[in-house]
Amino acid sequence: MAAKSEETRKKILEAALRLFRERGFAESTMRDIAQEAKVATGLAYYYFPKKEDLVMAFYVKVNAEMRPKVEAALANHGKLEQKIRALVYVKFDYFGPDRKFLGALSGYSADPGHRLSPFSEETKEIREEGIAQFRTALERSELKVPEDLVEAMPKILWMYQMGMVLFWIYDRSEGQRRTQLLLDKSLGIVVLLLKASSLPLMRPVRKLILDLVDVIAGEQSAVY
Amino acid sequence: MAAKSEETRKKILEAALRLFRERGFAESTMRDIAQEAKVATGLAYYYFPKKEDLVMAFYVKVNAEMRPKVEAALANHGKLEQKIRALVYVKFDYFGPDRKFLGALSGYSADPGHRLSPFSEETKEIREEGIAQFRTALERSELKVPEDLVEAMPKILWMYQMGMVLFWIYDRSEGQRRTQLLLDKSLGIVVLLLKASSLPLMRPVRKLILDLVDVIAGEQSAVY
DNA sequence: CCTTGGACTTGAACACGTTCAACACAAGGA
DNA sequence: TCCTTGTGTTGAACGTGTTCAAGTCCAAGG
Repeated sequence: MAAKSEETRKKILEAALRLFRERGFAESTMRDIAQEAKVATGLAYYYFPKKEDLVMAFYVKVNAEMRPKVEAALANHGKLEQKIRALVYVKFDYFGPDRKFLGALSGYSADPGHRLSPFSEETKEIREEGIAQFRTALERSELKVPEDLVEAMPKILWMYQMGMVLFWIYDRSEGQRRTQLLLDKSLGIVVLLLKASSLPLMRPVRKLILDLVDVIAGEQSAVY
Repeated sequence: MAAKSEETRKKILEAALRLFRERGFAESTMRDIAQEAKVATGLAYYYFPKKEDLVMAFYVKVNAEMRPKVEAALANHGKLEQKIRALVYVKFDYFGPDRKFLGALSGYSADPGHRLSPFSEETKEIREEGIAQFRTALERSELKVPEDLVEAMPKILWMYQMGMVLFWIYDRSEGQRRTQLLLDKSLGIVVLLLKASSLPLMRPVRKLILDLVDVIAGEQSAVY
């Protein structure tokens, strides 16, 4: 019966996350994890072919658990700035207990070829969902987004969020006060820039930025 | 005699770089490296306590070898834009043959806690040298840098360079054409922004940016 | 010439991610 | 009831980074 199998999988994942939190990623052996879950080492590999897959499962799990709070954040009646801030805070809240162990992983973050990278193929679904959150935030905001930016702007905001999260992960200041500071100082500018971008005068600038985004995103854009 | 020891060290490092280039970093075993250098495995560890240390040695080596070309780039009589471009090209030229194997490493690049990260304590010396290159470029340029930006601006340019290099490492387009494109499109803007920044009107903006740089750099700045 | 101390060198051993051949077991068909 | 099939499960074994106890070598002092 499939239920039994699901049970086992869950048992292993939970054991893994428990150990990751307690000791960190590198410090938790697959043997430890299997033992903690009271199964043989090989079984852990049956369900999670790579140690990394446990992390992927963690991403997916947290992403799902976050969803209601994200909804709430988007229902926020404040201005765009409020919504963005709320979105970022949801991430901080949910990743909070795991900040330390995330730090151990985030080496991968820059490498789009690595499965665990937020830019990888494997994390695409989660990434798209994250981008969609900002699309919604924009739609529900007072901001009138110019046609040519409709697609790029959510991506840009998502990148901004990733930057904040990355900074937060490495922020060793007490209570991550420095991240607070950075968010406070930067968010205003970001929103200001977004607003300014819709001025007719900014059209050439927009074009330029879109070109850059295209090149970076790697799609075969018009520039080719 | 110290010379003999130096000889051995060099032999091992060269074997390592040879294999790294041929097969990649992960694919080159410490045992392979030792064998290629015709020494025992343990000896490789005597000179390079971690496999990563071989990479550090590579950084240092290339950095030293690049120095004359950097001088030449800075002697360039063109405008600031030319100098910056020349500096970036020196890096591309020297890292060119190793682009692939650098890709295998650059997972570490985002993690300032990792020794191989360009932001780590261990790479500080190389980093400072890199920043100094841009300081010189600015000094020798037509640009009049406002007093309050004198310190930050070279850092900002260095970051820009790191961004380009990172992009280049992952750029799978033929001949890294996309990096070309990105450089062409972005460099103009960067220089334009630098110039604009010295307008008196920009003072508040400068203050803001400097605050941000401070927070990011993590020095206990006035904002605390 | 012998001894000694320290730099240099060796290869076996260890831990950990990962693989795999073998076994257990439940469910369905004969 | 026994066999078959496929999903679960086991633990030993392999490769790789790394450590380490045990040498080897050589220059300097006796």
